[in-house]
Amino acid sequence: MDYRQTIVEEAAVMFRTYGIRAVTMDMLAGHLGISKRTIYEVFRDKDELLQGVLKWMKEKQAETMKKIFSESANVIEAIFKMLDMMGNHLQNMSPAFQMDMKRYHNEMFRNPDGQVEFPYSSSNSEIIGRGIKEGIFRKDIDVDITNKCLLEVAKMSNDKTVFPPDDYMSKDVVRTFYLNYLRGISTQKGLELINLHDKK
Amino acid sequence: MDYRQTIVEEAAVMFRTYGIRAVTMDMLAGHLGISKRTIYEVFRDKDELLQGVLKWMKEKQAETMKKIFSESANVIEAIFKMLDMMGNHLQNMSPAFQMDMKRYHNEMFRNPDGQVEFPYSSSNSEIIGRGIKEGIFRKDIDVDITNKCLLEVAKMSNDKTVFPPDDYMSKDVVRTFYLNYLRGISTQKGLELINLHDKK
DNA sequence: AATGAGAAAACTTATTTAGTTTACAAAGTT
DNA sequence: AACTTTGTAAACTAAATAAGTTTTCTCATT
Repeated sequence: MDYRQTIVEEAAVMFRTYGIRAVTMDMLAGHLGISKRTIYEVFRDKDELLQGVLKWMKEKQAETMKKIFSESANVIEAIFKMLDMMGNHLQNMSPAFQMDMKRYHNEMFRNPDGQVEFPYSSSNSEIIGRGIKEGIFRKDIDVDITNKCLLEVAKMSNDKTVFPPDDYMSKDVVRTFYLNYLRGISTQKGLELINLHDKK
Repeated sequence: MDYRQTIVEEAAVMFRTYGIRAVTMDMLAGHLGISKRTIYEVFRDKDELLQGVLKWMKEKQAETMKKIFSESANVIEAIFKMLDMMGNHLQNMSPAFQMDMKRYHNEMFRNPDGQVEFPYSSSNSEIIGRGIKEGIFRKDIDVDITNKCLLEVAKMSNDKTVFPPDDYMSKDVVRTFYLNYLRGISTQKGLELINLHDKK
């Protein structure tokens, strides 16, 4: 039987709720009702398990994003749904998880293999393209540069929220930051949509 | 200078956000900008610090309770405010904190000295008394027994939320449990008030 | 019967962290 | 100016904790 997926999913939940260091391999095994040995059969060590967990989280997020993106009437709606999701996500993520990521696993994110990526950082160019087509973003913006900028905003938000430097940046700050940047590249129609959604 | 209070308050915040074990004495000292030595000047060991923190939390809670109680138009309003407060409190409390409490400091709560008590468990009899006076709770209930029952409900809620046995009892469940018990001891007027507040 | 997959638990070893000790610096006091 | 106090900084020790390993046992499948 292939335990890999089961292990990853339970580990993901536990890491996110308790933090990484707080979850011992014995604990995880206990929760899964399997032996520790079996975990080590599938993952070389805890770091490899963590990588698996992060990769899976990223994939799941990407899926959700795609779903939101396809189910939304316009880009602005999609973005607000996205921000909501991110907010929930961050709220349910233990600060301990974030701290542990920062303390012990920063290297992973600087990893030259680039196996692990920042969540929420992909598919920005899609969003811009669609926004322009819908007449929500200005036609005269440089898609390439704007893409890079949005990536930076997202990355920075991640740095500050997933790895808070201790002066925690609340999700509201992130939200406002992101929204104001969006306003800057929007047409009149876009601005109206943003205002409409922002009220709720 | 007396650092005691400063230390307790910072420790309280850190314990609640990261969990107890995750917060090392070095970390705490670093956050406070003081030396670890100074902490040990005031507290014999980490356990004593934790006791100080819990005691302080309890006192702060008791104060807030008193304030809510005195500022409310009727008992039902007070209880709803109380439940709200408890909800927020639990939401901002790291599961790691709860886990650590359970794993390492259960003894404290069984402590014969009784220095540390369950939070939220006092002043129930006051509530009942006032409720009867206001015609919200039935006159025919046995104040003593009801008091014991409400204490049990509160204690159980604490057991399950502050020390979740892993099948986590959500604050909604606790809320519903508590409210339904209240309904059982309420007059018609009380029921109406409960329904009124519950809608929001 | 033989193989293999995993449980259970004891074990080793590395790391972490509580708690101590030392050396030192600034500030106030005599 | 010497002395005392109060605290910092950092190195240290010793205990505990948790990662990872090994062994033994069991049960299911071929």
